[in-house]
Amino acid sequence: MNPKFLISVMGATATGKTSLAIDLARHYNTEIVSADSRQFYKGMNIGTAKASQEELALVKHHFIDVLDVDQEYNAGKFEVDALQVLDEIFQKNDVAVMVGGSGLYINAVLFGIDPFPSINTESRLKAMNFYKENGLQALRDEVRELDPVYFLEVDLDNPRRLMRALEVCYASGRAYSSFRSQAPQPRPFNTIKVAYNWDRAMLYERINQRVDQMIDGQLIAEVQNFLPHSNKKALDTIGYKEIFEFLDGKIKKDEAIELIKRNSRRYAKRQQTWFKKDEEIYWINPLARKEEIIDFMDKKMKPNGGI
RNA sequence: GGGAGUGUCGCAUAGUGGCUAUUGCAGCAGACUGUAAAUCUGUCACCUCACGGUAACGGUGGUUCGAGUCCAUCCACUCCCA
Repeated sequence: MNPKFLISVMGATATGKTSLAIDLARHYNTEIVSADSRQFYKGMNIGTAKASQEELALVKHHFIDVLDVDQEYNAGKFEVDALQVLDEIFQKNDVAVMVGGSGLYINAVLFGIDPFPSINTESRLKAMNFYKENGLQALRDEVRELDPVYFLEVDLDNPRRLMRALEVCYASGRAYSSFRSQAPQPRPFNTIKVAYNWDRAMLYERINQRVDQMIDGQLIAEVQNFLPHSNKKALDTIGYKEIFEFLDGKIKKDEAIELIKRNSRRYAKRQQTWFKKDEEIYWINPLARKEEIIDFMDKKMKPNGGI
């Protein structure tokens, strides 16, 4: 049996991932696994810069439009689901393409994420209410009490992390840290990671332009459809939350647009921080031709791995 | 020509004469194993890896033990009256 390769197209928002992934998938006559935590959702199209209907028709995409906005999902489920899909793709093809900018979700597929117990609503609410009623310091104390090990590692300023630990403790009756091994899981495929290395200023310019295009492309109408769901987690998303504010009359349209640009830039910055750490990523020139990139891939997939 | 006002780190802003000059934005750097487009942190005059040091509130003088803050004057800009 031939070795299997997963080409993972990563990088910040607006770097051109979608188009590159499609070209690669077409060339290898394979399918795409999307690792984008917002493109899972039906109807979130313009604001997430989802591939167009025409593009989606060119290549089979997985994990696009698979959830309604009131459905919850997480990186752990994604690991399981994505591995299964990859397994199916590798039954008929030696190459698969994954594309996305959600670092945690990508890592879940590539390295695995430790199995945690599922959290019942009660435990989640208990953790949330504990923070709401007692404040940050008490939240820290509670974590120190229930999981002294994690207390030493966790970001004590980040209520989200603290609440997460607590809900696991509450739901399982065990320390959150006892579930963490952080050991990379073996995968039945090789991974080639690539990302475009845009100059920061140029990337920001692309982001600004793309936001303007989204507005022209009826983003506001799209967001309007979700008004009844504005409190859902899926809609706590750049491009949506700002438009909700505008539709609520809290800010002007121009302000909303500027905020979307600003928040997208910040988001891109965070993504870059995340991906910068990954020393296995091949950073490719944004001006490189697709044929050159495919050449590069072919070499990497040869038995000697491009040596 | 007369009168009024403003001038604080890229932009915007705070600053009863008293010690380390606010805060926001932009920028930069970072954390992050189930909300991740989320959440959180640092930095942001100059020198230094750091401890720390040196400056600085348009310019210059002055009052004062002490001035971003008071006074004088000059410069720049804004507004009003001519």
